Amino acid sequence: MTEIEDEYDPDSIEQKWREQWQEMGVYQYRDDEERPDYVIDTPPPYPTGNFHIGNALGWCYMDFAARYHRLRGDDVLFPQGWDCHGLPTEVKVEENHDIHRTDVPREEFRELCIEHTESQIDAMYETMLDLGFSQDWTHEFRTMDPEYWGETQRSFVRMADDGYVYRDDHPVNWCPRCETAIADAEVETDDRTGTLYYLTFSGDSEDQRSSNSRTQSGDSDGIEIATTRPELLAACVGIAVNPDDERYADRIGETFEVPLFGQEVELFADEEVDSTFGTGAVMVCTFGDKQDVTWWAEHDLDLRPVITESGHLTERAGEFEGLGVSEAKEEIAQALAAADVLNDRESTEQSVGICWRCDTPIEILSKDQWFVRVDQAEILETAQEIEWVPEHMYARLEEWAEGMDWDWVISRQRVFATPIPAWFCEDCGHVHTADESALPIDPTETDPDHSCPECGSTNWEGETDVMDTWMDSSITPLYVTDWPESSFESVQLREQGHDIIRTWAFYTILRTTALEDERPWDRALINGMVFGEDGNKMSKSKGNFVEPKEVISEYSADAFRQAIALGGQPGTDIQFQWKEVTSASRFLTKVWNITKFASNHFDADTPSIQDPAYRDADKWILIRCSDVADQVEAHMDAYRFDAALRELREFIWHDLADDYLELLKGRLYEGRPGERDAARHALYTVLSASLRMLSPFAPFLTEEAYQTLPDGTESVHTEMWPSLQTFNADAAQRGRLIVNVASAIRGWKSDTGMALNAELDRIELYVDRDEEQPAIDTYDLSSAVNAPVYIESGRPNVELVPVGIDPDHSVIGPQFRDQAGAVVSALEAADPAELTAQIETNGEISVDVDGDSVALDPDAVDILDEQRAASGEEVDVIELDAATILIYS
RNA sequence: GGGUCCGUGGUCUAGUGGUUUAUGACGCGUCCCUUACAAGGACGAGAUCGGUGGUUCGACUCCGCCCGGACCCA
Repeated sequence: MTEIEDEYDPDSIEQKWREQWQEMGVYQYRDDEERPDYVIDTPPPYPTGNFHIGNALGWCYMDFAARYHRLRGDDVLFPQGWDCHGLPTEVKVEENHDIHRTDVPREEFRELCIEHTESQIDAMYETMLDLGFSQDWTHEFRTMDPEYWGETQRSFVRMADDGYVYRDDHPVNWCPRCETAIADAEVETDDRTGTLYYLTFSGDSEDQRSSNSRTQSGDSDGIEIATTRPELLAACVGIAVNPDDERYADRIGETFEVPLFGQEVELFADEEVDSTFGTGAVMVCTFGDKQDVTWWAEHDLDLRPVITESGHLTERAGEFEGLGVSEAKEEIAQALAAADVLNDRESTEQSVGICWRCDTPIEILSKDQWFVRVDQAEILETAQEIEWVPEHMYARLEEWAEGMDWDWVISRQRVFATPIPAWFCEDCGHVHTADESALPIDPTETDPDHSCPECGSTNWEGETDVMDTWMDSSITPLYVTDWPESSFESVQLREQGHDIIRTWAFYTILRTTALEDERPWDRALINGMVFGEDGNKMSKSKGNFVEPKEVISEYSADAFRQAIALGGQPGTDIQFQWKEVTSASRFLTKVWNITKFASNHFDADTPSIQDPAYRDADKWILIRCSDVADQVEAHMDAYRFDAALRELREFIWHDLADDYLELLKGRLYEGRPGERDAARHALYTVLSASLRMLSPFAPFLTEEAYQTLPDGTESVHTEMWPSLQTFNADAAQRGRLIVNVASAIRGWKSDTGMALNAELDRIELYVDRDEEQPAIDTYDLSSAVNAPVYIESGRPNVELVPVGIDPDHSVIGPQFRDQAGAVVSALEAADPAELTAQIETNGEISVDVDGDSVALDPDAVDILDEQRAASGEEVDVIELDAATILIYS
């Protein structure tokens, strides 16, 4: 129990606890056999040095879940990793040191990358602590550390042994700028306007059919094709048309000569050809796009690669050798025009595959690469075992998986990544993958400790290709659970954005299925994106960019976290709103003031008060708090953080502060010791419970507040979820009545311009209650409204004039079905006074509907009364559901 | 072109197993310094729940179509 500050100062308090929690180790995973595990497969972010608001959304969700599960008594492992490998770091290092990666030895270059990565991690780590995230930093991992990439290699070796990993010469997506293969998932499409060139391939003279050949652009025997990529003419190996295209029906099998380059190509039919595009005849190259690869394989065409790894034309392009793709496009077009075979050019909308890292248009090259076999059925079967939150996110994964037509190419021609643990025998060509016992190993530095099993040679050449970084990050659930020492069981939660379902989620499911035949996680919680206040993607140029740090320094991390939680339900995109931060900040102040008020009335013995003589108001707030705990628990279990926090705010602000505290003041300030004690104990119980329930959302404020309570433990974050004593329902109803009456009188005073503590002569409460039940407790009420309160039974001494009715559709609708409308009309047309009289004399209502007399139960209608004071009385009347209040002032 | 999600007061958001005075926040207006809090309290104005058909006794909620937006894919 500490002295409480007058004002809540988030800057100093958040800083203080940030450090203290680390020293106390409150977030450490205990590896306790007695408690259920709650393990989070935390995303290892790429160390960009900037932990942005989009990251923060996902981490807030994880932190809410982690903190909630600690309160529930789970042994929570919330680790943090870093996905270090990758091209951007290589590029940054090259820039910073003004070198090219080939200027220095591989090992030295790797060291520079590691050094750079570490500084980036530090910056992001600081923001994570600022935001109050509760990772267990003793479980931090970095994919660039040998103990991690050694496991990546182990997974590779095991998958190679099981036939999942193989090496093949197969067309792959290739980024000519990064000069590496990339996977389908790393290719994005960009819609742009390109040029469509119409050009004529001349016919082969031997195949001339002079009489019936149609005229195509002045060349009687040629064929006109349309292409956006004339630079690939040298790679042309065929021409395709749709089999139903009558223009070409009789020409299938004819051969043509490719202009400028002279190779002969044959016209074939394939249903995939869109006959409405261009001339309906399309040239097939090795390779212009994925469709070309399909045709090339299906129609057994030649391979004429013409693009180099750096995106230049090869010697096959003759005089155009060495030109870059875009230069070649223009120069070849000019040459075609000069040769009089370029008939036309027009602009066209096209979708271009681009590298997701650098936006460079990709090429498709055929190279020896390492692949991971993609078994769609197996992956989807596993994915279906996972609970997707929200559910529809599964559809994204399914659609992606079903659309995959190539295996996953995992080799990259880069440096800063996990080495592929393989060697080639220089004498016989045997490919050897490492033994597990040798891992981690860099094959460019170390050879196998044995000779070639095929030929006995010791001339090994280490593989210089490295792995796709998704090979690293797709084993995170395995790594954080100490695979392979511990047998793998699915972890409890994966949290990630929907933008990386096709990558991180997909690959992780693939890998744990392949390696352990197990789903990686029980549940996948998918977050949306964060937009700026104007509803657009945040971008510095649009001026709608907000950084977590900015919000923290202007308000607080606790306010930021709440704004994120309330931005929308998990899975939807969140629009960042400063006003949510403002209102969250006010709520923090409110909670602080409640705590400040309460702690003035607590002493060291408050928590241990025995058998407190609770009054109805106490029982009401305790029951209410217990209900709230149940509801918040249900929301948290369903990962509805928005609903959980809303529920808590309503309760703390309105029930606890506005209603309960106001009712309590009389007893706290002027009550006798026993009366005071009950009030203090109930208040203590409810406040303590509230702070604990709120702690996942506002960890700093709740910690500071919790420390001011008597009997506090080391931290609110090591406490348990509240479990409160309950009382019978009637006590709750009596309490609620008091609350409602007090609130109504407060409103009435305000309406009549009175001070809220104005004294009143007398309050009479007419309550319809069973004589057997305990009487209404007016003690707190009386002091709260500052008037003597009398409970009366029977009819108040006022005239009740029926003025209207309120038909209950939920009763009338199902009962009368298609007559319901007529019944309601009849009721509304009737005189309310007459209906009241019927109820009093007959116990039922009878109305005339289409000439028939219809009987209704009194439940079907509410009679609305208006009170009119008996003449001469100075009285105001307030009608509540459960009571009528007469105010004498 | 395919898939998914979404369209609720000025703004953002909740909601319904079908019948509600449709939630809350911010903003706006009026009143109030009442011994935790004016960074507060009381109250009020402001929404025909994107449009249109249908199913139904009844649709903001279910179904169809249309319009608009977002994301993923081709």
